Order: sequence, then C-alpha cells, then structure tokens
Amino acid sequence: MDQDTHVPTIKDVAKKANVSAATVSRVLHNLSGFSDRTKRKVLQVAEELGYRPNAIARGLVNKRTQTIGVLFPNVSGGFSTDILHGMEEAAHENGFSIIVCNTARDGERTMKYLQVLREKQVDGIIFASQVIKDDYVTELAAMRVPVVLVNTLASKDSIPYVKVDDQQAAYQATTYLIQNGHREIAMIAGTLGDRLTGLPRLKGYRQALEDHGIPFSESRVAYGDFQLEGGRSAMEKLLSEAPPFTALFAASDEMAIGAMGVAFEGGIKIPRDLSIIGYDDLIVSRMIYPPLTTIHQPLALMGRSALEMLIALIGGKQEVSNRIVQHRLVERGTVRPLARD
Amino acid sequence: MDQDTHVPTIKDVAKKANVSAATVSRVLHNLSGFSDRTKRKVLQVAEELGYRPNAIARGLVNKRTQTIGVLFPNVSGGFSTDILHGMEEAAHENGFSIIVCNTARDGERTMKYLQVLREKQVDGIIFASQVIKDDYVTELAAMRVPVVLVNTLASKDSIPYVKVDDQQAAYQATTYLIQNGHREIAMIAGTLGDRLTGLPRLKGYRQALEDHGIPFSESRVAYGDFQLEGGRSAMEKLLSEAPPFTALFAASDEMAIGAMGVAFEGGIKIPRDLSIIGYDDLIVSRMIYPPLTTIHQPLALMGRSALEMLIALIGGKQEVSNRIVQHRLVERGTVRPLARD
DNA sequence: GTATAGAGAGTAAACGTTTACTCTCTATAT
DNA sequence: ATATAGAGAGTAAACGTTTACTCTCTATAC
Repeated sequence: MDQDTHVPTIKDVAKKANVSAATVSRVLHNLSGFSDRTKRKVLQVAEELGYRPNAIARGLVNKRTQTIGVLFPNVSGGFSTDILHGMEEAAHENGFSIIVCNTARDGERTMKYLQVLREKQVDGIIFASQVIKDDYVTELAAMRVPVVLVNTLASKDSIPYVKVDDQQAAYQATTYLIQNGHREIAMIAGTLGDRLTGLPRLKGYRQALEDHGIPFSESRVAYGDFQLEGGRSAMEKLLSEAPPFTALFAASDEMAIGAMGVAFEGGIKIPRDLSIIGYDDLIVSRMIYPPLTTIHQPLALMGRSALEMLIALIGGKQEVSNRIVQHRLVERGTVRPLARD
Repeated sequence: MDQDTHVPTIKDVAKKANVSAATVSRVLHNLSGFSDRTKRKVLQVAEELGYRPNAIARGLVNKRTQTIGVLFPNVSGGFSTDILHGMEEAAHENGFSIIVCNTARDGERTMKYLQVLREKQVDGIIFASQVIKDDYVTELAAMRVPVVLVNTLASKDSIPYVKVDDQQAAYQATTYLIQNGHREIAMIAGTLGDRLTGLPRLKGYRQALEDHGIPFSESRVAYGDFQLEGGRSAMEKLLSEAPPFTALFAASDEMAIGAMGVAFEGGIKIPRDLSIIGYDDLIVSRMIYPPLTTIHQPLALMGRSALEMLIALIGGKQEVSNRIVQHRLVERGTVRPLARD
C-alpha cells in the first residue's frame, strides 16, 4: 500500500542495489569510486524505480537552486515578452529555470517579490526595464546573489547591465525625421521622473533638434508611461495643446501605436498627414498597418545576453562588463518624406 | 570576517535570543508555545539579524515548494502572454511563484521540462494550449502533482481544464459572417492534426455553413499553425488556389493578422474587398488598424481560473469541475456587411 | 614476503527547517 | 498539602541529498 504513494528516494535505490546512498550519488554524478558492475546495477535500479533526484534536497546542501528570478514591470507587454523569450531560451540551455515576477511598476510589490526570491534561494536576479530604487539595492545586497539589468541602470553603474544607447538611438530617430524634411517634430516621452530610459531619449531628441538648428520647445513634448494607454492620452494632449507638428517620435512602440490609434480616430492619416517613428521594434510593430518605422532593439538577444552574464557571475566570475547592444533604425511605413517648401 | 559572508539561519536567531530553534520557528509561524516576552525578543533579534527563512529547507521538510510550473507552446505569443499575466496575478495573491517553460511545441523539450519540474518539486503544473501527448500523461502521473489545462484537452477528459467552447465559438463567428451576407467564406484553420483546438473550430465553421445551406468545401480551407507566419502562408495559398471568397474566418488572431498583412500587400482592402474575423482577441488585435473583429476569449481570466483551480487541488480538494468560460463576439473594423444582390 | 598505492565503497555529518515528544514549571482544584 | 493541567520551551529526528573521511581489499613494487 505504501509503495503506491511513496516516491522513491536515493535511499530506495541504494537499498535495492545493495549499495550505499553515497555510491548511488557518485554513480549518478559520474564521479569516481565505483566499479562498472556497480554502475550498471545502480543505473538499472534507478530506472526500474523511476527515481528522480530531488532538487530541493540537493539545493539545500550545495546552496544552488539553478533558478533565476526575473522581474518585469508588466509581463504582458510585448516588450517584456520578447525579452523573456530570449532569457527562457538561454536559461534552458544552461540548465536553469526562470521564475517570472510582474512588479506592475509597484515598489512595494517589487520588494515583496525580492523577499520571496530571496527565500526561494534563487541563484541570481534580473531586472528588466525598471527603475532601480535604493530599497531594492539594499535588499539585493542582503541576498548576496548576482544581479543583471536589462534596459535600465542603477545609480553609479553599480550593477552590470545590457542595454542600447538610448540617447544615441533617440538622436538617430529624430535626425531621421529631420532628414525627411520635418521640422515640427513632437515627442511622446517616457515617464517624466524616469532618468534612466525616459531622460536619455528625451535628451537625444532635443540634441538632434538643436544640432539641426531647430529650437526645442517643451510644449511639443508630452509624457506617457511607455504603455499603450499612456501613448493615447499623450497624443490627445499633443493634438489639442501643442503647436502643429508634422512628425512624432514616440519613446516606445506601444505609445506609438496608441498614438496611431488616436490619429486614425481623428481622421489623421499616417503617414500622409503625420509621420511617426517608434522605439523598440516589438513583434507587433511589423504586424500592424501601416507597419511602424522604429528603432530596433534586439530584445530577445538582450534577454539572452543578460542571462548569460548572470550565469557567468553565478559561476564565480568576478566581474562582467556592461554590454551596449547595437540598435538599428528600421524603415517601414509610417514616415513620409516632406516635400521641400 | 565570517560574519561578513554568513547569512543568518534560524539557529543564529535562536542562539542570539537565548531560545531553541523550535521556539523561533513557532514564533515565526505564530503557533503556540511561547510567552509574549519571548516573542518580542525573537522578533527583535530576527529583525536585527535580517533573518529570512530558507524556503528550500522548508520545502524539504513539508514537501511543498509554493511553486507552480507553467508550460507554453511559445512564450512570446500574445496569446500565452495574456494568459500568463492572469496566472501570475493569481499566483502572487496566493503566495505561489511561477516557473515558465517554453516548450516550442516540441515533445522532447516538453518531456525535459516536465522532468525538471519534477525534480524541482513543483506543487502543480499548468499546460496552456498544447496538445497533451500520452508521454506527458505518464510523466505527470509519476509526479503525483495536480495538473490543470488551459485551452486544451487531454484524452478522455482525464485532466481538468478551463477553456471556451471552441466549436460553438467558431459556429458563431461563421454565422456572423453569413448574417452579414457572405456566402463564400474561407477558413484558415489550426494545425491539421490538432484535434483539440483545431478540429472543433473547423467543425463549428462547417456546421454553420451547412446549417445555412451553404455547401462546405475543403478547397476553401487552408491550415496554419496558429502563428503569424502560418497565417501568412495559408492566406497566400488561399488566394492562389481557392475559389474566390468574400470573407475569411481565421482560427487565431495571429493568423488573421498575418492574413491581413498578405491582403494589404496584395492590394486587397479590408474590409472593403474582404471581411475577416479572428479568434482570441489578443491585446494587439485592438491596436492594429483596422481593429480586428474577433471572438473574444477572456485570456487573463482563464489563466487566473486555471491557477485557482490548481491551488484548490494542491490544497487537497479531491476534484474540481472543468470550466467552460464564455466567449463573446466583438465587432470591430474588419467585417463589412455585403450588399444583397 | 612485505610495504604501499589506489580502486571501490561505506559512514556520518551537514544543509536549514519543522514537528512530535518530552520536560519543567506555576497555578489552580481538591 | 497534594494532584493535575496547561503554558512555555527544549530535544531530537526527519526531509533527501552531497561529500569529507575512513576502511578494506587487491595488485604491484621492491
């Protein structure tokens, strides 16, 4: 009766194979200290019993769980999704599992997750595109596990990261609009307070303008939250309050798409009446119509990179260097060259 | 020196508070068997030391990890993403963590994941929209953990699930096209061999046709894989090989969007020249232009439901009943009523 | 023929909790 | 004054592994 509900342990294997648990462990790990005969016997018994090692017990002794915690501001955004995909891939290849956490951009919730991850003894942590508060840093320090950032920075560069050069990318996006003859260019920027992703993109935009002799005007900038709805309301604000503009740079594809929706609803044809360039190159951005001209970030690759950096750190590497990955402007259907006047 | 790298355990707390580890444990779990004085002392010391319980050790003794494994055919699809979001939410509320696995529709890979999840002693497993092979069922049985299915079925209904009524939903979608005056209706169906999601939708389509006196023709059906690319190639095939049609029912939004792309490229205007209805109601479906008319599935809710069912089972509930959630046709911009001839 | 090295394998402690049992008080009932 | 109940707390085993040590052979070197 008991056999029916008992899941076999290493001891069961040991007993049935007439060896000690230690020997079974050695065989299973292919260490030394057993004869060929024993090895065969152990393997056969393990197979027979359907034995699987218990990673929890293993984790307890060698203080490794082969598990990594990943925190996203919103799991369901196309953005997080693409990054997650790359991470998952790399994790699987390296024998790690991923616990996903959706922080919903909420500081308290993030702290709660950090504690859970600590208790679960994850081997490392990745933060994706999220502002890193000091609280987090303190908690992370107490956890004594390596951390890697994707698409964000910690103060004083204290944590390794992989990201693109936001300012340069924004500069390029804006310049592209200018080269297409636009001079009245609005921007939907990221969260106002966000100095890490929001500000550099705004700076790139401003710099491009000024380098081409176009005065920057705060009145042509609206702030969103990188998400669809934020893009929509920013666009509405721009349309009603800003001086007229012929082109728009949105600091995220989601916001660009939100803005496009508002434009369509208002009878503004894209790109005929308004040119738009986004930032991210989500998978959906090429699915929509017209397909979005945007700054491509290799998101899956960035996820993969971050995970590989993290694994190196977990493996004992003392330091990894930050990685600036290459962005790229991809021309699709939402920017129209303006006829010279 | 050692203090510097040592992470405090329950024993450290015990020693510093002059009590036994058992007492600390009792205090922390708010059981009985300690005075108020002791409680205060223990709590204070735990706080001072920055003590956090080790869930791995805990898991070892009470054979619970508060962790759930979730398997998706492709994490980066909008589909999985929305479901995951609902699950993550519910998991967090109930003190569970989620390990995500991307099976890439690969049987071997799935088995590998199942084994990892078994070793990691997850408390339960959720399969999302994936064909359940017999191999899996065997492995799952050996794991002795509860399983719940989302958007799929196992043979003989042996595993509880939450899904919509695919056949009825497809019937409704097709009927809607018919009621809008269409009689030449093509379909992009799911994977040919897939009897679980693919076939019912095909059946619903066929049934609706026949109930309205329209002969079903195999030549107007093309098969995709539920993903974007599959939709594109199916559409190309339909356009070149099928008899002309004025409307199209796609068994997934992704395929519908892929088909729309092909249509646009071919100069076919939607909905003027061709009406399209999809299936899923992904978040992106309302972001694109024109916004997709489709069958809404409450994906996040389904994810949440599945997770709650699973937790009930983990909690010892003997049985949960399957849940058929309500779908809904949402009218947006891709279906045009056909003028009566 | 003895010393010795190394192969093969077992013993037991350790990882950090939880929990069943046990023990010692103090307070109350008789 | 004694029996007894219950509060407060400790002891130790258990969970399933890994691993440092130890032990016993057999084979080889001399």
